[in-house]
Amino acid sequence: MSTTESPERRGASPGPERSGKANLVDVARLARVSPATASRVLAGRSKGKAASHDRVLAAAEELGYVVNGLARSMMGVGRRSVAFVSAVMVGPTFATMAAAAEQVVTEDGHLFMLCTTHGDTERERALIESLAEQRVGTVLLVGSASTAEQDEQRVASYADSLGRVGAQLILCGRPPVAHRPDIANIDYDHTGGVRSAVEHLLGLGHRRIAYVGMTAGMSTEEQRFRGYRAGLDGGAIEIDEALLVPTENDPDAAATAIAAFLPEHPDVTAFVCHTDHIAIGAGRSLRAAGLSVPEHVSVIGFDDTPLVADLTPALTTVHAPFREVGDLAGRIAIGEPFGGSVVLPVEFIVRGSTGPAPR
Amino acid sequence: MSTTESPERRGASPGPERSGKANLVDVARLARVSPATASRVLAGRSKGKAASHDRVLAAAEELGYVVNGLARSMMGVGRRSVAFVSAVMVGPTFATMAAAAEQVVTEDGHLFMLCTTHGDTERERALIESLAEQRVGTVLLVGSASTAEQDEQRVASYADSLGRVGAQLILCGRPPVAHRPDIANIDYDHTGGVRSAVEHLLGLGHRRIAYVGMTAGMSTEEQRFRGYRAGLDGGAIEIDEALLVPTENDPDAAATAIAAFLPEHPDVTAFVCHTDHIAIGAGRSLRAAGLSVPEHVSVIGFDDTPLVADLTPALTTVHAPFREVGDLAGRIAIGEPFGGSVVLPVEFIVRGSTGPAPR
DNA sequence: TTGTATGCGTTATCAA
DNA sequence: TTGATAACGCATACAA
Repeated sequence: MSTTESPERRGASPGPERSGKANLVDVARLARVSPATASRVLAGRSKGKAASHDRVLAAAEELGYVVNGLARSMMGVGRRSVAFVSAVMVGPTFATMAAAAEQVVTEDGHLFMLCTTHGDTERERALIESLAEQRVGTVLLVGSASTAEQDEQRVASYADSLGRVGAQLILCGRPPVAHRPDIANIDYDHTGGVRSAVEHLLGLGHRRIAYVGMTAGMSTEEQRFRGYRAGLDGGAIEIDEALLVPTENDPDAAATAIAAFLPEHPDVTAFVCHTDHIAIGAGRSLRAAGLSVPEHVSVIGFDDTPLVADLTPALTTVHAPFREVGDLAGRIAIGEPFGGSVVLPVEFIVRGSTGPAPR
Repeated sequence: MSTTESPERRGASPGPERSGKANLVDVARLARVSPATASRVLAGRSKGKAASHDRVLAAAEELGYVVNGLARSMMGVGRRSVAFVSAVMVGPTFATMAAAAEQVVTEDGHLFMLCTTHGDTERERALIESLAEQRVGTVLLVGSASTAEQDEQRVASYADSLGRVGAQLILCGRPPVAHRPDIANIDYDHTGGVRSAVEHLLGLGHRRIAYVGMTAGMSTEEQRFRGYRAGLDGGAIEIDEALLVPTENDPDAAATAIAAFLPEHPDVTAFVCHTDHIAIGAGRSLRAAGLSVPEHVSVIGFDDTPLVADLTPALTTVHAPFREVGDLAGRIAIGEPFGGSVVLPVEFIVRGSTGPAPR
């Protein structure tokens, strides 16, 4: 008898259940075979011919045996897991990306888990550490990144920690880490998207174009704002600092910011917004101020969030390839070879919230 | 020497990495202490006085040691995990619930994972099985459930499987399983919400009120449709089968269904929709048909999805307590005692899409 | 405080 | 095909 015979010894534990009611040895004993044989049968590594085969299956059924995946994993077999790590869970932007990645990953038989950091660096660090401890297969680190140098080093250290346990790190929707071409990276063209928006407005005769949203600190902010500058440059228009409306990425905050901005700048005819969320807040403020879109002012968002096509007027925006990013990330996670870094194109979508500049 | 000395033996594995580069024994050896001592120091179960303490820490640092959480879990210590299982990931309804649960669970030091079934029963079964194998602590099964009897038995079998590995099952946003009061259950008042909607319309003078969405097959559908019937009953209005507009829960499908329905029923003045998504599709169709909301027809949704307050007109809807459900589920998952079954109230929110019935 | 020995549940190896 | 035995990496009871 290789193990103790009293099941009562198993008490309540603080962590995961130490064991199920029945283990492999119990099953083997009931089936009058060795644990090795039971293992083979249960894992389908047996021809299924012998009578013992059926006895094992019956015993497992009778005992309600559930294989311990933790023990299996310790032997280096079993399913790998992929973790999707982002700042927030709510919101259709990341959800679309996560859904696409999940589709690919689970179809290949792996476990997909979604974790959030709430924008808290320490929480992010602790989470990655936990995932490494749990021997995660791949971590998808998603969304805007702080552009501070120490943050870049922190991400590099994630890659190292994960690498030590044989896991890979894939950066999604954020720029690559400098001097670390080994860290896989999938981003999309934030700058080009906003630049297209500005060019569209210039073509419609707009000259006083405001930018709504943060312009520095996070990678997404800086990349998109760069598109605004590039667009203006292309039109030979000098940037006017007074036309920058900083606001958090939230409709209410944006509405407040625009409401304060409007009285001072009656000559502005267009608002390029950092996100759809901000554009929605802007739209609210504009309407409240008696300005109609797009007759008096034009508004452009970014992301192409599902419902924005149903707003009145429908929002002109930049469609971000969330689905494509998630899909590609999922494929890399399950082993598809990948060059290291890629920037996916975005699509500028003209709807009803933009029109000719009023004279 | 208790373990083999050649690290090279560790090859590539199909499953999770069999081990990190360094294990506890390696650290202990470098620090010239026993594995037991190293374990104590690393787990913070040591006073931290002796010189060996520092040597262990230094050795762990030098080797890039990452504790194997799988092995820890096998000992019955370590963090528990909570899995949120729903049909879909995209969409702000479940995302809100998931975010609330995640908040509570991770704050208590546990791992939170989100998994989706894509509405596929077999996938759901396999997923729950996987989670049981991984010794998950709690499974939150979320969203509408098939009302077929075999499906109810299937859910009961989940509870049994999970129970065998010491995990608990919590049903969220779906009705309890008959004769299984041991399965925790958190639902909200679908029926009452729709009933309020109908009563509101009756009060505004509407008499020909259509119901848009499925009416049977899934629990949410049946519960909400029951509210429609109850509301009509209360107003002493007989139900007219011709006013039922079946459609999938999707704006495009709903728009198509309504477009086909309208010409035949010009006398209908109000549409009660199974979800906001459907209401949005209905709105599109109505507008396309030259009908204005709420002057000609009234529309009511269900869920109170974030953006619907920004539509024109803002959507009258039933606010579902997603946050509260998620929060409560999270608290139960981390050990808060719970009676077994609860139905949370909803809130009927009147906005711009409903008005007096035209004469 | 530290070390020794053992168990956790599984799979792999190798001999029968 | 089957079985005994040895890993896997960690924690802990017990002895020193």
